[in-house]
Amino acid sequence: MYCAFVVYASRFPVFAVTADIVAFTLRQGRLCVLLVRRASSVHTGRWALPGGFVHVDESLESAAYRELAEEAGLRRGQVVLEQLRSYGDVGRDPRPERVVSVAWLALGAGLPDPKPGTDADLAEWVPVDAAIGRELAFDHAQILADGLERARAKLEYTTIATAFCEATFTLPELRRVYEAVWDAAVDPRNFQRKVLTADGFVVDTGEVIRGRGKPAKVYEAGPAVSLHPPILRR
DNA sequence: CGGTAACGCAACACTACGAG
DNA sequence: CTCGTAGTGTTGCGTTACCG
Repeated sequence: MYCAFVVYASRFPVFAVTADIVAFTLRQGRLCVLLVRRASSVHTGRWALPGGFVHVDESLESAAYRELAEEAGLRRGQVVLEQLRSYGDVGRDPRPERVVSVAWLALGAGLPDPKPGTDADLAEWVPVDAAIGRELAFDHAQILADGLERARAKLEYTTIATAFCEATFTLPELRRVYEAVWDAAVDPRNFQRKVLTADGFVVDTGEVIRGRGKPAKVYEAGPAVSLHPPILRR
C-alpha cells in the first residue's frame, strides 16, 4: 500500500503528478471521448478527462489504467494505451501545490458504457465535437485537442485504426474509422487500394460478410505496426 | 429495382529527374 | 533554365455482384 504521509525533507519543491487520459472509441460511427463529471476537490461538477494522482508506489502507466478502471470501469485489454505528453504549466491546477500531469491516449473498439466510480459521479462517452464545446476543467481542453491531433496523425502512419475495429472487419468498416477520426470523407476506391498495398496492414481471412450489397471481404489486423506507405489526410 | 461493395479502366494533376 | 518522360496519386465512370 502507498503511504499518504511520507516524512521526507527535500531540498527541492515537491510536485504532485497526475495521470489524465484521453480515451477515444467509436459509437454509432462517431468518435467519442470519455468524460467524467468531477465529484471531488477542485472544479467540482465540471466535466473533465478521467484521471487522478499517481500513487508513490505505482508506475505512471499503472496509474492511467487504474484511473480508467476506477472512474469508468474500463479494464486493461479493452484499450491500447500510449503516452501523449506531459503538462506542467504553472497555475494549470488551482490547488496550492504544483501539479504536473502525464497525459495518455487510450483507444478501444466499441467500449461499453462507463461505470462511474470514486472520483466521478458521472462518466459518459461524448462525441468529440460536443466535448470540445463543454467547458472542461483544468487545461483538459488543450489535452483533448492534443490527443485528437495525435490520434488523427497516428492513423496516417500506423495501423492503430484497427484498434477501433473488432477482431475482424470489412474495408468499409475500417474506412468509417478513418472518416470518423478525421471528420472527413475518404474515397472508397483510393482507400481500398492504399490499405491493400500497405504491407501487413490487413490480412484477408477468406471469409465474406453478407450485408445489403455485394458480400464484403472480411479482414483481420496484419502484423505491421507502421504503415508503408502512409495513408495521408488530404 | 434500389442500395452497397468490389473492381477495371482511363483521364488528369503533381512531382522528380535527366537530357539538351 | 526548359522540356519531355516516368512515376505516383486523384478522380470519375462504368460494370459486376449481391441482398432485401
